[in-house]
Amino acid sequence: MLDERKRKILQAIIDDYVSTAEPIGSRTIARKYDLGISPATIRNEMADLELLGYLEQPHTSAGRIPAAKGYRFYVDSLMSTPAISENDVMLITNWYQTRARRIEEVFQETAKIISRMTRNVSLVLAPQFGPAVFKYLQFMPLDNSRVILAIVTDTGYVENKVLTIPEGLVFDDLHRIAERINRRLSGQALEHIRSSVFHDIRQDFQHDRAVFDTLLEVIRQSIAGDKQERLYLGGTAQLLAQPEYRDVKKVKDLLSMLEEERLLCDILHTKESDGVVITIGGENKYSGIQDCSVVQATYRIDGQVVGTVAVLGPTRMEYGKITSVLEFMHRHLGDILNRYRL
Amino acid sequence: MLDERKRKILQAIIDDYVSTAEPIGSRTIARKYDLGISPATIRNEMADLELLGYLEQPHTSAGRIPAAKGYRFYVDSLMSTPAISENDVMLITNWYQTRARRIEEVFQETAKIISRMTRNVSLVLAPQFGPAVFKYLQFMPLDNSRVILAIVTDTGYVENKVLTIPEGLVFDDLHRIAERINRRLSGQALEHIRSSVFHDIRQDFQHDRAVFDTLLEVIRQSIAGDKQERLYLGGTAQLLAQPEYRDVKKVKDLLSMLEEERLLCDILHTKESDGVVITIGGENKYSGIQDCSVVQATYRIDGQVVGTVAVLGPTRMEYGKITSVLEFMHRHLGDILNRYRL
DNA sequence: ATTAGCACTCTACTGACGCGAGTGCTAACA
DNA sequence: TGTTAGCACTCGCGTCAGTAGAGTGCTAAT
Repeated sequence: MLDERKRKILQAIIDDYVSTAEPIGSRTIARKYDLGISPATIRNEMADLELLGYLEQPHTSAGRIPAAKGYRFYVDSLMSTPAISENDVMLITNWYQTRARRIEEVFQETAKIISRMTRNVSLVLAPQFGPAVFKYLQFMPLDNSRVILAIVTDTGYVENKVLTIPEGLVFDDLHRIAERINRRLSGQALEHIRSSVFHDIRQDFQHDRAVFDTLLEVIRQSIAGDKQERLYLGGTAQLLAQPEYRDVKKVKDLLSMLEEERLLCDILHTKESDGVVITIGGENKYSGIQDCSVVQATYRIDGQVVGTVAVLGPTRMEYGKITSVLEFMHRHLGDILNRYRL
Repeated sequence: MLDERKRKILQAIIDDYVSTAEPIGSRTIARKYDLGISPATIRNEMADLELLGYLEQPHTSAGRIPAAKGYRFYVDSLMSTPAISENDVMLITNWYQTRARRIEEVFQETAKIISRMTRNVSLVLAPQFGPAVFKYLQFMPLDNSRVILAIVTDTGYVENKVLTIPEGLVFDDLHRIAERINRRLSGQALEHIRSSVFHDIRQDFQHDRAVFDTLLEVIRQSIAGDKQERLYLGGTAQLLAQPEYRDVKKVKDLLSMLEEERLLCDILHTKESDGVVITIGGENKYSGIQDCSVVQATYRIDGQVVGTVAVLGPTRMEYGKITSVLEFMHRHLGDILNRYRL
């Protein structure tokens, strides 16, 4: 464990480096931070800290910068995460009110807000409807040849699709078919509706097999479609402001990665837990972001964990501030979403 | 008007510059392109072309690069736009089939495909439902306290929202209310449904005013929401591969702009026309993209123009290829979307 | 244990220099 | 008169050496 003085020095280095992105030397610390010790002493301590793995040196005659282990210690033991200010809360509330009308806009706006407040790329994983329960499907007339198929789950989510009425059937036939399917499937969890169930029902449809099969395909697709959650990205341009991305190649690599929705979802999923989780540099499993850190938190609707909010950026980031912001979102996003009646 | 030889030289310069991004000199042209004239002659011609504004010189001892006027002449008179190859069509069809399940995914995939084929940023403006006609609204039961309100238009688009059943009403009451509203509004164009109409209907609801007002607000929002079209972006990372964006500051500016959905919509809207439209460099009104070109085309569903596909990139772009791709999308995107039954 | 002093190291910046690519001009040529 | 060869000139770019500055580690004094 580090003694008080080493902690103070480490904290000073990290705080300074986070804001300036420059390696920091003993003299600077002595000058800026009033620790009551001379640069020489600080040098000795810094040498120790480097030996212990908390700091590293870009080259011999440069100052020190925090190593991954240093950041880790910082977030675990040194960092303070004050709740965000009244003022910020007001701002946020205001943004939501003026910008977000539809549910997707709430997610999009959330991503924007987070990226704006943290000056980093933000990721918002919108609810996946995995645990949803099938309630019923219903046909709604559209015109002579077409109907709308709506699938309703207990969460109030409606998937809809326009279908052409098959040859030889009228609207009422579809209505009856729907009733039969509903009787069988109502109350089933979407994820449990599998081929076997369909197979059973299919027996009931000696004639109209073709219709049934079309329907079935649509339903299956709808279910599959819902499971695939949506990812909202915010503030990719913020990346460019960071000095670690002065090199265009790095930017390109990261940006390409950010376009891989699947991958990002995976990354966020591997670390689900209740509070704010911070993954620093090499702690990330995916090699493309080993010089990045991820701060993430889940949020709930009605007690159910439904999604994740996260911030992605270089390891040099304001962990305290970011944690505060995500802590807030973790607590309130559910309520905000509820107001939009998901 | 330019004589044959000048045209050939201009074409050679543009073709070469587009692929190499390097200023091109007289020697190189003489070597690479078999025009049967010596570098000295080419030099003279190039000097003329520069005087006429078709070319410019980054500095005295560099080769020439095309000026905006040069590109303009190129796209108007020199460029060939062969239809895209059988092979590409196959690839595209395949991509759609494997990747796109829901309608939004079709747009997203379209953006990706365009950016992949053109190696530039793509923009896809999804249908706005301005000209849609209100068909009916319908309540669907969800649980004891909540219902789903679905609003159906003649295009088969369904907007849905979960509502809490107001105190003192039961599902059947809502049903009756819906019927009354439908009788009045059915067949009206969404954009014509204005406060005045609502006002009329409101007379019918001596009691239940509160319910009616809530409903009304939801409907109004739904209508407003639909009008605001969605923009899909593809291949922002492609930008970074272009040598003109070797400078991070430029990337940042452009990327920030790409996050302004509104702005992009406006830019695309100002140049709507039936075929492929090309806007080069300074021809763009918005100052942020004056060193960029935009190639855009509208697409139709059932003969109605419903959206725009576009490519945005540095003025140095493969206008021919890009035009071919957008020409294809302009023709077929409507059909593809139709297959998904929008 | 702390600190002042000092030699040492390494980077970033600067200016000089030469190379190469390309031009414009002139004069010769068909 | 249009085309071409030759040539002097210009300019950007990469290389190289030299310098300034920041920071370190070590040693000796406090």
